[in-house]
Amino acid sequence: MANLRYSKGLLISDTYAPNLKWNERGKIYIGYGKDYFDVMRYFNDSEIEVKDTVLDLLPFPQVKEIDNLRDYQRDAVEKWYASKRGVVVLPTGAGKTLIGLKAIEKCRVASIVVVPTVDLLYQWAKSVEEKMGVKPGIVGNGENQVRGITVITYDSLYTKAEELGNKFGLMVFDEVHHLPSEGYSQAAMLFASPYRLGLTATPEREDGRHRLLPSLVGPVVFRLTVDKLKGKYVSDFEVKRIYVELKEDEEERYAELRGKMSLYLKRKKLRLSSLKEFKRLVFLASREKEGREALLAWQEALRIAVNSRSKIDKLREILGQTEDGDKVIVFTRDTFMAYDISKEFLIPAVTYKTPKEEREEILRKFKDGEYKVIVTSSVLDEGVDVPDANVAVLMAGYGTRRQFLQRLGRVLRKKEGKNAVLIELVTKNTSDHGLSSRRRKNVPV
DNA sequence: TTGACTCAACATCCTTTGCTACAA
DNA sequence: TTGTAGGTTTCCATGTTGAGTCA
Repeated sequence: MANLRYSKGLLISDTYAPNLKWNERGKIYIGYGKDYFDVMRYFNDSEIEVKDTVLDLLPFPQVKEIDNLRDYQRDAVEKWYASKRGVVVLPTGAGKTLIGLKAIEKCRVASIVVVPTVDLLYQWAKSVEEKMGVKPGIVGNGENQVRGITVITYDSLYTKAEELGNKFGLMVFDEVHHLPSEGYSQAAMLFASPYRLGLTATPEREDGRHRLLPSLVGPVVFRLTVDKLKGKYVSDFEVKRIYVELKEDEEERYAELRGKMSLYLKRKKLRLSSLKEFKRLVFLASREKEGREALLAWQEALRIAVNSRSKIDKLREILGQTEDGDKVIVFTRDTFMAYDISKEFLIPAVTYKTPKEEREEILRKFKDGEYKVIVTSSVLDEGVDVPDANVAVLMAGYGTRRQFLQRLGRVLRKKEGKNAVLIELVTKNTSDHGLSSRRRKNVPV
């Protein structure tokens, strides 16, 4: 007979199982909470009788049944339910929340929903209340009520892991691509919850840590791309790319800065052919003056490329051609550009510096149609409830697929009559071109 | 309760077209 | 001649957020 128990994020066993390590001092086997599922499966498969006191679940409340799922949502839930572990990948606006709620309802076990922002904390809480008819617990943003269904932020998950780690049978990770980062993944490892569901539009990460997802949550069990939903469930859309050229003075400065950087790289025999080599440059920048200057030159050159004044001219043209009823969101890469555009065109800007109340007011007026155009840096990319728009103008951005798809998602909510359009402005013969092709790589649009 | 502030954590950061020494 | 490896780190800057602290 094996004895398996839980203490402060760890599994403790007197009998061997894979994933558990022998601890000489305590004369016991120890593992992470997350391995509970595999350890139990091993004991069951090996027909080892086990006294299991790991989970101490909170009672699950009486909930309303969730119906009105779209066919692909039902399909996603079924695929996940077969193993009760795994990641569902769906584009922004395709209704991931409903899939999470349906999973909770089907499992009928105490559940914890993990979200990256306070905005999402309350959005989820509202959905649970409306669709399931129960008030969920909320942990985060200064609140701390734990219930049979609880919504929590990733940051609070970390501090509460030892206390709550064996209270929930199911964990739902919203925007699960955040989970593999160093701190958050530690928190997830301390939880013993055997059932796990991850929701995201883009699981892949620039740092490659998405490789941890199968062990933290499970494999991708369902994936649907935007083009499959186009027209029926999300707006019909088109992506336009408009190329511009640097102004003469910008071109001169750009060449000067790139030259300065190249010279240094040549001297150091660096080629910047990979992220690793780029990190090497960052390292050198912390050690020697020339390195720092080279990196600063690279940064300034990039800023010139992505923020060329030609793009402002083009934006003027685009805004001049919009029709009645169009709603436009202009996306930039940095706050300078957002504020420059705001001043130039007299349109409201939303950045991380915008106070919460002011941000809410701008978004409300945009929703009501009082504002037709707003400009934003990257605050509205994720985790914020942004009113629908039908035109997105990408002045500049990162070279990541994720940001591109998130921004596209901002114009995809189905609206009658209006087709959506995403216009990307790209500066020719500069690193902006490279960023643009990188972010569109493997994007089915 | 709120507001202002600080701090820590997370994310991005690259693609060339070009080197150079050495082993097979 | 042709092909391939070559040296490998806690962080230049900026953007963004949640939590904690203190008045």
